Amino acid sequence: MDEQPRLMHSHAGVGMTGHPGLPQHMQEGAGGADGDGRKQDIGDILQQIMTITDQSLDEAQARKHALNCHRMKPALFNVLCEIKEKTVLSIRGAQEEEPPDAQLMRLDNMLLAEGVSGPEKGGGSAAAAAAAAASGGAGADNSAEHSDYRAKLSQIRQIYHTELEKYEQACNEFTTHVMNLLREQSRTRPISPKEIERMVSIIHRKFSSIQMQLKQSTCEAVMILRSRFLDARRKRRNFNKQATEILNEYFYSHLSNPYPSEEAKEELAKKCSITVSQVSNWFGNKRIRYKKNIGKFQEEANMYAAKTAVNAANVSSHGSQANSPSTPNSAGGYPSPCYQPDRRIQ
DNA sequence: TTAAATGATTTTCG
DNA sequence: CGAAAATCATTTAA
Repeated sequence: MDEQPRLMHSHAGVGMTGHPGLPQHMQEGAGGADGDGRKQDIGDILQQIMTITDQSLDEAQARKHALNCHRMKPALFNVLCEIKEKTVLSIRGAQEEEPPDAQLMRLDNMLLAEGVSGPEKGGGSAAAAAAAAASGGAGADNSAEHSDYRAKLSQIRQIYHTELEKYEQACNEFTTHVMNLLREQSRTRPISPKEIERMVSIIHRKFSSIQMQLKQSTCEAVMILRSRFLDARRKRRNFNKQATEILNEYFYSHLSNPYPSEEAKEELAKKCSITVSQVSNWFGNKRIRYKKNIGKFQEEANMYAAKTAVNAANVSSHGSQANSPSTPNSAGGYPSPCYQPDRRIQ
Protein backbone atom coordinates (compact mmCIF):
# COMPACT_ATOMS: atom_id res chain seq x y z
CA MET A 1 0.00 0.00 0.00
CA ASP A 2 2.80 2.37 0.59
CA GLU A 3 3.56 2.38 -3.08
CA GLN A 4 0.76 4.73 -3.65
CA PRO A 5 2.47 7.97 -2.74
CA ARG A 6 5.54 7.00 -4.61
CA LEU A 7 3.54 6.17 -7.65
CA MET A 8 2.08 9.58 -7.51
CA HIS A 9 5.48 11.07 -7.14
CA SER A 10 6.94 9.28 -9.99
CA HIS A 11 4.01 10.20 -12.14
CA ALA A 12 4.49 13.80 -11.36
CA GLY A 13 8.15 13.47 -12.06
CA VAL A 14 7.46 11.88 -15.38
CA GLY A 15 5.02 14.51 -16.28
CA MET A 16 7.49 17.25 -15.67
CA THR A 17 10.92 15.98 -16.44
CA GLY A 18 10.52 12.82 -18.42
CA HIS A 19 12.02 9.40 -17.90
CA PRO A 20 15.65 10.22 -17.39
CA GLY A 21 14.92 11.58 -13.94
CA LEU A 22 13.24 8.44 -12.73
CA PRO A 23 16.08 6.18 -11.67
CA GLN A 24 17.66 8.75 -9.43
CA HIS A 25 14.35 9.41 -7.85
CA MET A 26 13.87 5.78 -7.14
CA GLN A 27 17.22 5.39 -5.58
CA GLU A 28 16.79 8.47 -3.50
CA GLY A 29 13.40 7.41 -2.23
CA ALA A 30 14.35 3.80 -1.59
CA GLY A 31 17.60 4.87 -0.02
CA GLY A 32 18.76 3.05 3.09
CA ALA A 33 15.92 1.06 4.65
CA ASP A 34 14.63 -2.47 5.11
CA GLY A 35 13.85 -5.16 2.45
CA ASP A 36 16.02 -4.39 -0.48
CA GLY A 37 14.39 -7.10 -2.59
CA ARG A 38 10.97 -5.67 -2.22
CA LYS A 39 12.10 -2.25 -3.21
CA GLN A 40 13.69 -3.75 -6.18
CA ASP A 41 10.35 -5.28 -7.13
CA ILE A 42 8.58 -2.01 -6.85
CA GLY A 43 11.25 -0.38 -8.84
CA ASP A 44 10.82 -2.95 -11.54
CA ILE A 45 7.10 -2.49 -11.67
CA LEU A 46 7.42 1.23 -11.90
CA GLN A 47 9.97 0.81 -14.54
CA GLN A 48 7.58 -1.33 -16.49
CA ILE A 49 4.77 1.14 -16.11
CA MET A 50 6.97 3.89 -17.30
CA THR A 51 8.11 2.01 -20.29
CA ILE A 52 4.55 1.36 -21.33
CA THR A 53 4.32 4.91 -22.54
CA ASP A 54 7.19 4.22 -24.82
CA GLN A 55 5.75 1.06 -26.16
CA SER A 56 3.94 1.04 -29.40
CA LEU A 57 0.24 0.47 -29.56
CA ASP A 58 0.85 -3.00 -30.87
CA GLU A 59 2.76 -3.96 -27.80
CA ALA A 60 0.06 -2.55 -25.59
CA GLN A 61 -2.47 -4.47 -27.51
CA ALA A 62 -0.47 -7.63 -27.14
CA ARG A 63 -0.19 -7.03 -23.45
CA LYS A 64 -3.89 -6.58 -23.21
CA HIS A 65 -4.44 -9.73 -25.10
CA ALA A 66 -2.11 -11.56 -22.79
CA LEU A 67 -4.07 -10.20 -19.87
CA ASN A 68 -7.26 -11.38 -21.44
CA CYS A 69 -5.87 -14.82 -21.82
CA HIS A 70 -4.79 -15.06 -18.26
CA ARG A 71 -6.33 -18.13 -16.71
CA MET A 72 -7.73 -16.20 -13.75
CA LYS A 73 -9.26 -13.58 -15.89
CA PRO A 74 -12.71 -15.07 -16.53
CA ALA A 75 -13.33 -15.85 -12.91
CA LEU A 76 -12.18 -12.48 -11.67
CA PHE A 77 -14.05 -10.77 -14.36
CA ASN A 78 -17.25 -12.53 -13.41
CA VAL A 79 -16.83 -11.48 -9.82
CA LEU A 80 -16.28 -7.95 -10.92
CA CYS A 81 -19.35 -8.06 -13.06
CA GLU A 82 -21.41 -9.37 -10.21
CA ILE A 83 -20.28 -6.67 -7.85
CA LYS A 84 -20.88 -4.10 -10.49
CA GLU A 85 -24.35 -5.41 -11.14
CA LYS A 86 -25.27 -5.04 -7.50
CA THR A 87 -23.92 -1.54 -7.08
CA VAL A 88 -25.40 -0.37 -10.33
CA LEU A 89 -28.78 -1.64 -9.27
CA SER A 90 -28.64 0.51 -6.20
CA ILE A 91 -27.77 3.57 -8.26
CA ARG A 92 -30.45 2.82 -10.76
CA GLY A 93 -33.46 3.97 -8.80
CA ALA A 94 -32.64 7.63 -8.79
CA GLN A 95 -32.31 8.03 -12.52
CA GLU A 96 -34.57 6.56 -15.18
CA GLU A 97 -37.83 8.54 -15.15
CA GLU A 98 -38.02 10.66 -18.25
CA PRO A 99 -40.55 13.48 -18.18
CA PRO A 100 -42.00 14.24 -21.62
CA ASP A 101 -41.02 17.86 -21.11
CA ALA A 102 -43.88 20.25 -21.64
CA GLN A 103 -41.71 22.94 -23.12
CA LEU A 104 -40.43 20.68 -25.84
CA MET A 105 -43.92 19.54 -26.65
CA ARG A 106 -45.11 23.10 -26.89
CA LEU A 107 -42.34 23.95 -29.31
CA ASP A 108 -43.07 20.87 -31.35
CA ASN A 109 -46.73 21.68 -31.54
CA MET A 110 -46.06 25.20 -32.61
CA LEU A 111 -43.61 24.17 -35.29
CA LEU A 112 -46.14 21.69 -36.54
CA ALA A 113 -48.89 24.28 -36.57
CA GLU A 114 -46.71 26.76 -38.37
CA GLY A 115 -45.95 24.17 -41.01
CA VAL A 116 -42.25 24.15 -40.23
CA SER A 117 -41.90 20.61 -39.02
CA GLY A 118 -45.02 19.18 -40.59
CA PRO A 119 -45.44 17.61 -44.01
CA GLU A 120 -43.59 19.38 -46.76
CA LYS A 121 -45.36 22.08 -48.78
CA GLY A 122 -49.02 21.19 -49.26
CA GLY A 123 -51.27 23.77 -47.67
CA GLY A 124 -48.94 24.76 -44.91
CA SER A 125 -50.61 26.42 -41.97
CA ALA A 126 -54.30 27.05 -41.78
CA ALA A 127 -53.60 30.75 -41.86
CA ALA A 128 -51.69 30.39 -45.07
CA ALA A 129 -54.49 28.35 -46.57
CA ALA A 130 -57.05 30.95 -45.59
CA ALA A 131 -54.87 33.66 -46.99
CA ALA A 132 -54.48 31.75 -50.20
CA ALA A 133 -58.22 31.41 -50.41
CA ALA A 134 -58.62 35.10 -49.77
CA SER A 135 -56.26 36.06 -52.52
CA GLY A 136 -57.49 33.33 -54.79
CA GLY A 137 -59.73 35.32 -57.11
CA ALA A 138 -58.56 38.89 -57.45
CA GLY A 139 -55.77 38.83 -54.95
CA ALA A 140 -52.90 40.14 -56.96
CA ASP A 141 -52.46 42.79 -54.29
CA ASN A 142 -51.54 40.74 -51.26
CA SER A 143 -50.37 37.55 -52.89
CA ALA A 144 -46.99 39.17 -53.30
CA GLU A 145 -46.75 39.57 -49.56
CA HIS A 146 -47.81 36.01 -49.05
CA SER A 147 -45.34 34.57 -51.45
CA ASP A 148 -42.73 36.59 -49.65
CA TYR A 149 -43.96 35.23 -46.38
CA ARG A 150 -44.00 31.71 -47.66
CA ALA A 151 -40.54 32.05 -49.12
CA LYS A 152 -39.20 33.21 -45.78
CA LEU A 153 -41.05 30.45 -44.00
CA SER A 154 -39.69 27.77 -46.25
CA GLN A 155 -36.26 29.25 -45.78
CA ILE A 156 -36.65 28.86 -42.07
CA ARG A 157 -37.98 25.38 -42.57
CA GLN A 158 -35.04 24.42 -44.70
CA ILE A 159 -32.53 25.69 -42.20
CA TYR A 160 -34.40 23.95 -39.45
CA HIS A 161 -34.42 20.65 -41.26
CA THR A 162 -30.80 20.69 -42.29
CA GLU A 163 -29.75 21.62 -38.78
CA LEU A 164 -31.95 18.96 -37.31
CA GLU A 165 -30.53 16.40 -39.66
CA LYS A 166 -27.02 17.45 -38.78
CA TYR A 167 -27.77 17.05 -35.11
CA GLU A 168 -29.39 13.72 -35.73
CA GLN A 169 -26.40 12.50 -37.65
CA ALA A 170 -23.93 13.78 -35.12
CA CYS A 171 -25.92 12.18 -32.37
CA ASN A 172 -25.96 8.85 -34.13
CA GLU A 173 -22.30 9.01 -34.92
CA PHE A 174 -21.42 9.87 -31.40
CA THR A 175 -23.70 7.23 -30.00
CA THR A 176 -22.27 4.47 -32.13
CA HIS A 177 -18.81 5.65 -31.31
CA VAL A 178 -19.48 5.56 -27.62
CA MET A 179 -21.20 2.22 -27.91
CA ASN A 180 -18.31 0.74 -29.77
CA LEU A 181 -15.96 2.10 -27.21
CA LEU A 182 -18.00 0.69 -24.37
CA ARG A 183 -18.38 -2.64 -26.05
CA GLU A 184 -14.69 -2.76 -26.62
CA GLN A 185 -14.04 -1.88 -23.03
CA SER A 186 -16.61 -4.31 -21.74
CA ARG A 187 -14.13 -7.05 -22.39
CA THR A 188 -11.73 -5.73 -19.83
CA ARG A 189 -14.11 -3.78 -17.69
CA PRO A 190 -17.47 -4.90 -16.41
CA ILE A 191 -20.05 -2.94 -18.33
CA SER A 192 -23.56 -4.19 -18.36
CA PRO A 193 -25.80 -3.66 -21.38
CA LYS A 194 -28.02 -1.60 -19.18
CA GLU A 195 -25.18 0.72 -18.51
CA ILE A 196 -24.60 1.17 -22.19
CA GLU A 197 -28.26 1.81 -22.59
CA ARG A 198 -28.13 4.43 -19.90
CA MET A 199 -25.15 6.08 -21.50
CA VAL A 200 -26.96 6.19 -24.80
CA SER A 201 -29.99 7.76 -23.22
CA ILE A 202 -27.78 10.34 -21.57
CA ILE A 203 -26.26 11.18 -24.90
CA HIS A 204 -29.67 11.42 -26.45
CA ARG A 205 -30.83 13.71 -23.73
CA LYS A 206 -27.89 15.98 -24.30
CA PHE A 207 -28.50 16.11 -27.99
CA SER A 208 -32.19 16.66 -27.62
CA SER A 209 -31.51 19.58 -25.36
CA ILE A 210 -29.44 21.01 -28.15
CA GLN A 211 -32.28 20.28 -30.53
CA MET A 212 -34.57 22.13 -28.23
CA GLN A 213 -32.44 25.20 -28.59
CA LEU A 214 -32.76 24.87 -32.32
CA LYS A 215 -36.49 24.52 -32.03
CA GLN A 216 -36.66 27.47 -29.71
CA SER A 217 -34.82 29.75 -32.04
CA THR A 218 -36.82 28.50 -35.00
CA CYS A 219 -39.99 29.31 -33.14
CA GLU A 220 -38.71 32.76 -32.41
CA ALA A 221 -37.87 33.28 -36.05
CA VAL A 222 -41.32 32.19 -37.10
CA MET A 223 -42.90 34.46 -34.55
CA ILE A 224 -40.96 37.40 -35.81
CA LEU A 225 -41.91 36.52 -39.35
CA ARG A 226 -45.53 36.29 -38.37
CA SER A 227 -45.56 39.59 -36.61
CA ARG A 228 -43.97 41.17 -39.62
CA PHE A 229 -46.12 39.64 -42.33
CA LEU A 230 -49.22 37.92 -41.16
CA ASP A 231 -49.95 40.59 -38.63
CA ALA A 232 -49.97 42.95 -41.56
CA ARG A 233 -53.53 41.72 -41.99
CA ARG A 234 -54.09 44.63 -39.80
CA LYS A 235 -52.63 46.68 -42.55
CA ARG A 236 -55.86 46.22 -44.37
CA ARG A 237 -56.86 47.15 -47.85
CA ASN A 238 -60.31 48.37 -48.66
CA PHE A 239 -62.51 46.09 -50.67
CA ASN A 240 -62.86 47.04 -54.24
CA LYS A 241 -65.83 48.99 -55.47
CA GLN A 242 -67.59 46.01 -56.93
CA ALA A 243 -67.38 44.02 -53.73
CA THR A 244 -68.81 46.81 -51.62
CA GLU A 245 -71.56 47.22 -54.18
CA ILE A 246 -72.52 43.60 -53.89
CA LEU A 247 -72.38 43.65 -50.12
CA ASN A 248 -74.37 46.83 -49.87
CA GLU A 249 -76.94 45.54 -52.29
CA TYR A 250 -77.48 42.52 -50.14
CA PHE A 251 -77.53 44.56 -46.97
CA TYR A 252 -80.10 47.06 -48.12
CA SER A 253 -82.26 44.54 -49.83
CA HIS A 254 -82.35 42.53 -46.63
CA LEU A 255 -82.50 45.50 -44.34
CA SER A 256 -85.30 44.01 -42.31
CA ASN A 257 -83.11 41.07 -41.48
CA PRO A 258 -79.55 41.73 -42.54
CA TYR A 259 -78.19 38.42 -41.34
CA PRO A 260 -77.05 36.37 -44.28
CA SER A 261 -77.08 32.65 -43.73
CA GLU A 262 -73.93 30.67 -43.92
CA GLU A 263 -74.69 29.73 -47.50
CA ALA A 264 -75.52 33.30 -48.42
CA LYS A 265 -72.26 34.40 -46.86
CA GLU A 266 -70.39 31.86 -48.87
CA GLU A 267 -71.99 33.03 -52.06
CA LEU A 268 -71.30 36.66 -51.27
CA ALA A 269 -67.74 35.77 -50.42
CA LYS A 270 -67.34 34.05 -53.75
CA LYS A 271 -68.87 36.94 -55.63
CA CYS A 272 -66.69 39.48 -53.87
CA SER A 273 -63.51 37.43 -53.86
CA ILE A 274 -63.19 37.69 -50.12
CA THR A 275 -63.45 35.18 -47.33
CA VAL A 276 -66.57 34.26 -45.46
CA SER A 277 -65.20 35.75 -42.29
CA GLN A 278 -64.60 38.98 -44.15
CA VAL A 279 -68.22 38.93 -45.16
CA SER A 280 -69.15 38.37 -41.55
CA ASN A 281 -66.91 41.23 -40.49
CA TRP A 282 -68.43 43.46 -43.08
CA PHE A 283 -71.97 42.72 -42.01
CA GLY A 284 -71.07 43.07 -38.37
CA ASN A 285 -69.56 46.46 -39.00
CA LYS A 286 -72.34 47.51 -41.30
CA ARG A 287 -75.14 46.58 -38.96
CA ILE A 288 -73.63 48.35 -35.99
CA ARG A 289 -72.70 51.41 -37.96
CA TYR A 290 -76.00 51.62 -39.70
CA LYS A 291 -77.85 51.33 -36.45
CA LYS A 292 -75.65 53.90 -34.82
CA ASN A 293 -76.43 56.58 -37.34
CA ILE A 294 -79.25 55.74 -39.64
CA GLY A 295 -79.51 59.25 -40.94
CA LYS A 296 -76.06 59.12 -42.34
CA PHE A 297 -76.86 56.01 -44.33
CA GLN A 298 -80.24 57.17 -45.60
CA GLU A 299 -78.92 58.33 -48.91
CA GLU A 300 -76.95 55.21 -49.46
CA ALA A 301 -79.97 53.14 -48.56
CA ASN A 302 -82.12 54.94 -51.08
CA MET A 303 -79.53 54.54 -53.72
CA TYR A 304 -79.21 50.81 -53.32
CA ALA A 305 -82.93 50.36 -53.00
CA ALA A 306 -83.35 52.11 -56.31
CA LYS A 307 -80.66 50.05 -57.81
CA THR A 308 -82.13 46.75 -56.81
CA ALA A 309 -85.53 47.95 -57.92
CA VAL A 310 -84.17 48.82 -61.29
CA ASN A 311 -82.35 45.57 -61.51
CA ALA A 312 -85.49 43.69 -60.68
CA ALA A 313 -87.39 45.63 -63.27
CA ASN A 314 -84.71 44.94 -65.76
CA VAL A 315 -84.74 41.28 -65.10
CA SER A 316 -88.49 40.92 -65.15
CA SER A 317 -89.33 43.13 -68.11
CA HIS A 318 -86.13 42.34 -69.92
CA GLY A 319 -85.57 45.92 -70.95
CA SER A 320 -88.55 45.96 -73.27
CA GLN A 321 -90.36 48.86 -71.66
CA ALA A 322 -88.21 51.84 -70.84
CA ASN A 323 -84.62 52.77 -71.29
CA SER A 324 -84.36 54.41 -67.92
CA PRO A 325 -82.10 51.76 -66.38
CA SER A 326 -79.04 53.55 -67.63
CA THR A 327 -79.45 56.31 -65.06
CA PRO A 328 -79.88 54.69 -61.74
CA ASN A 329 -77.18 56.47 -59.91
CA SER A 330 -78.30 59.94 -58.92
CA ALA A 331 -80.98 58.22 -56.93
CA GLY A 332 -82.64 61.42 -55.86
CA GLY A 333 -86.34 60.90 -56.23
CA TYR A 334 -86.68 57.23 -56.45
CA PRO A 335 -89.39 55.61 -54.49
CA SER A 336 -87.42 55.17 -51.35
CA PRO A 337 -88.70 52.17 -49.51
CA CYS A 338 -89.21 54.01 -46.27
CA TYR A 339 -86.80 52.24 -44.02
CA GLN A 340 -88.18 51.63 -40.65
CA PRO A 341 -85.01 52.20 -38.71
CA ASP A 342 -86.04 50.00 -35.84
CA ARG A 343 -87.21 46.99 -37.69
CA ARG A 344 -85.00 44.22 -36.49
CA ILE A 345 -81.76 45.71 -35.49
CA GLN A 346 -82.20 46.41 -31.85
C1' DT B 1 -52.25 67.30 -41.63
C1' DT B 2 -56.69 66.01 -39.89
C1' DA B 3 -61.14 63.77 -39.69
C1' DA B 4 -63.93 60.37 -41.56
C1' DA B 5 -64.29 55.82 -43.39
C1' DT B 6 -63.34 51.20 -43.03
C1' DG B 7 -61.66 46.46 -42.36
C1' DA B 8 -60.02 43.72 -38.49
C1' DT B 9 -59.60 42.44 -33.73
C1' DT B 10 -60.97 42.13 -28.99
C1' DT B 11 -64.30 42.00 -25.46
C1' DT B 12 -68.83 41.25 -23.87
C1' DC B 13 -73.24 39.00 -23.93
C1' DG B 14 -77.01 35.72 -24.74
C1' DC C 1 -70.55 29.70 -30.90
C1' DG C 2 -72.32 33.92 -33.28
C1' DA C 3 -73.50 38.56 -32.86
C1' DA C 4 -73.08 43.24 -30.60
C1' DA C 5 -70.16 46.66 -29.03
C1' DA C 6 -65.90 48.77 -28.30
C1' DT C 7 -61.58 49.53 -29.99
C1' DC C 8 -57.56 49.38 -33.06
C1' DA C 9 -54.93 50.59 -37.17
C1' DT C 10 -54.91 51.87 -41.60
C1' DT C 11 -56.70 54.17 -45.78
C1' DT C 12 -58.89 57.84 -48.01
C1' DA C 13 -60.92 62.27 -48.67
C1' DA C 14 -60.87 66.97 -47.14
